[in-house]
Amino acid sequence: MEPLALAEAEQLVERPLDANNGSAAPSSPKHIANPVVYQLVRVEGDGRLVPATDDEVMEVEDMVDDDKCQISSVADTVQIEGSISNEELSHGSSDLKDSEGGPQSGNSKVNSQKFNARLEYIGVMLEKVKKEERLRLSVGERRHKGENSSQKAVPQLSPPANDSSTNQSETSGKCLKFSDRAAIAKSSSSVTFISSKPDFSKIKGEICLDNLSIKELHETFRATFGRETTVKDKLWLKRRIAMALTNSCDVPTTSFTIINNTLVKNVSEEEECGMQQSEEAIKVDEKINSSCEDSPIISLDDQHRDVSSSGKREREPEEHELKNESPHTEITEQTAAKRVRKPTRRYIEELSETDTRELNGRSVLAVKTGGHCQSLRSHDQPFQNIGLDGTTVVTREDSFGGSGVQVPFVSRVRGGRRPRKNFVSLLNCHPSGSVAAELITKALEVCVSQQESENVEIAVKDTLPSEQHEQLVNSETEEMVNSCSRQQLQSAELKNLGSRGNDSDDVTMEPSAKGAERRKHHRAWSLSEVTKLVEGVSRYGAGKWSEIKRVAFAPYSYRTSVDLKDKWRNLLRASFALTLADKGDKNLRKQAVAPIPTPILLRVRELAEKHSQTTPHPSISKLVSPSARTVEDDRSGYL
DNA sequence: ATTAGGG
DNA sequence: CCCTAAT
Repeated sequence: MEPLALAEAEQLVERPLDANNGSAAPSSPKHIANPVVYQLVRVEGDGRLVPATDDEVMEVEDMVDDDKCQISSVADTVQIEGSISNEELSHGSSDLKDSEGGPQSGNSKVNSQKFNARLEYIGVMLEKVKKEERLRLSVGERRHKGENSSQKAVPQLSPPANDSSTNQSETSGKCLKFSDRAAIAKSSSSVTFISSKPDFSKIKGEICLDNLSIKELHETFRATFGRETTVKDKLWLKRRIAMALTNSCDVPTTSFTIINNTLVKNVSEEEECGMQQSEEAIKVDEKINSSCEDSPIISLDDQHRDVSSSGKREREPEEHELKNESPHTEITEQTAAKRVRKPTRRYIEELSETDTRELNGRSVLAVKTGGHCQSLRSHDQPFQNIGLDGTTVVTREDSFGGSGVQVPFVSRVRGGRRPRKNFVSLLNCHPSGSVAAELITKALEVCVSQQESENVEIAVKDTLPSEQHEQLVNSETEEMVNSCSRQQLQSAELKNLGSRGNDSDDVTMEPSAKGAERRKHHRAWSLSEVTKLVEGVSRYGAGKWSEIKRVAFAPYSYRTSVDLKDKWRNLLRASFALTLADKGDKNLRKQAVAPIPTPILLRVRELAEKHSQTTPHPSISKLVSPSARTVEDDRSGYL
C-alpha cells in the first residue's frame, strides 16, 4: 500500500544532476524507465481521500523544478519523472539529509520527505497509483464491481517508510495538524464530485481557446473533462484543454487554436499528431467515459471505501489496457502521454477580476469573443450535480479561490510561484519538526496579528490629532506592538524610522511572515509622505525617483522608488480626475478616508504640466480614463 | 540598479 | 502593489 506520498521514492529515478545544468536541452525531459504515476489526494478530516483540486495540482506543479523533474498532470493525477530537485527542496537545510544519510538511500528519500512536507503544506499528498488502477477508478468500475475494487492504500497518514524510527511522534503530530487543516478545507464545502461527463460534442470543430474568456474556458473545460474547475488561470485552462483535445501534452504556451482535435500552431505545422490519431484518442476517451456513467473522478463513496478497506491491493487490475500504451509511459489517455513543461507564468490576476465581475451579476464581456469560435457558448446549460444513483453529489471545488472558507496558508492569489520560496524558508526554519503543522500555525497567527494590528492602528487614528497620528500611521503597527507611547509621537517616529531602517522587514514581513511571504503589507500613504513626494518631484523632477527616495524617503524603507513612481502616477490621475470632475464632489464618494487635499492635487498637476513641457509626455488620457481604481487606492490611505 | 508601463 | 521590459 505504500500509502504515503513518496514512500516509494526509490522509484523516482534519481537523475544525476548534470554539471551543465540548465542550458543544455531544457525542453527535452529525460525519460526514465519507470515513471511513477501518482494521484494527488487530500485527506479529509474523516480520513477520506479526495482528489486534489486543480489549484492544488498547480501548487505541486509549481513546486517541481522543471529541470530536475518532469511533472505532468491532468486533473488530479500527476506523473513524476526524475527526482525532485534536491536544491529545490532542501535549499540549504541539511537536517533531513544528514539524518537519512544512508549511502544508497540518499537523496531520493530525503527529497521525498521534503516533498512530502511541502505537499502537506498545500494540503495534498501523493498517492502512488497504478495506471490500471487509476483507470479503473476513473471509469468508476468499482462502483459496479464493489469490493472487488482495488485497495488503494489509504494514507492514513502513516509515517513515511523512511522515517520509521526517529520521527514517529513528530510525524503523528504533523499528521494531526494536517488532518485539522484538511478538515478546515472540508468545512469550506470544497470537495465534491461531479457526475457529469465529458461532452465532446461540444468541443469539436475549430476552437480558439485564445479567444475564450475564463468563463468560456470553464465551460470548455467542463465539456472536456466532465467536471468543473475553479482554476482561473487562463493559460492553465487552455493548456489543459488543449492537451486533452489533442491528446498530447506537447502543448505550447502560446497558441491554442484547435481544429479537429489538432492543435494548430502558428507555424502551421501539422505535426505528428494527425487528426486521425487525435480522433482515435477521443474515441477512447468516450469509450472510457461511457463504460461507466461516472465521471473520471473518484466518487466520494468509492474513495471512502478505499480508505476503509485497508489492506494492500492484491489482485491485478483487469485489462483495461490501452492500446497506445507506451513502454516508457504509464499513462492513460487522460493523463496524456508526453511530458509537458508547465507554463512558467501564471496569470491569475485577471481571473479574480472576472470573478468579481461575475459575482456582481454583470459578466459583461463574457461572450465578447463573438462568433469566431463557434461552439461552447450555446452550451451554457447549468449542469446537475446528481449522481448516477440519483444521489446528489457534491461539486468538486477547491477551497481556495472560491467564496468558501479561506484556507490560511497557500496564498496563490497573486504571484504564482511564491509558494516555492515560502516552502524553502519554512523548511529551513523547521527542518526537523512537523513543518506542515508549523506552517499552518504560523499562517493563522499571521492572519490574527494582521487583523489585530489593523484594529490597533485604527484606534490610534481616532485618538490622535492628524499630524501626529499620521506619524504613527507611518510607523505602523509594528511599533504599536513594541508598546510605542503616544506621548512621544515625534520621537516615536524617529525611533520607528530608525528601527525600520535596520530591520529591512518590519510589519511587512510580519512575525511569522515566513509562512506566506505575504505581499508587502499595504502601506497607506500618509499625507506627509505625499507631500514629501510632491516636493521631491518639484525639486528633482518626476522620474528621479531614486533620488527622491534617497533624500525624502530615506527613513521609509518600505517605500521603494517604484512605490514613489506608482504613487506619483496615482497622484497624477487623481489630479486630473479632480479637474475633469469638477472638484465639488468630494463628498459624493463615500470614502472611508479623506481624499488627497485639493491643493496638493493642484500642485501635482502643475508639476505634471511643467514636466510634460520638458519631457515628451505620453498620454494623459491613459492616465485618467482607464481606472479610477488606482485613484481609489490612493486616497484610501491617510486620514 | 533604475525606470516606465501595464496589470 | 506586482511584474516586465527596457535601459
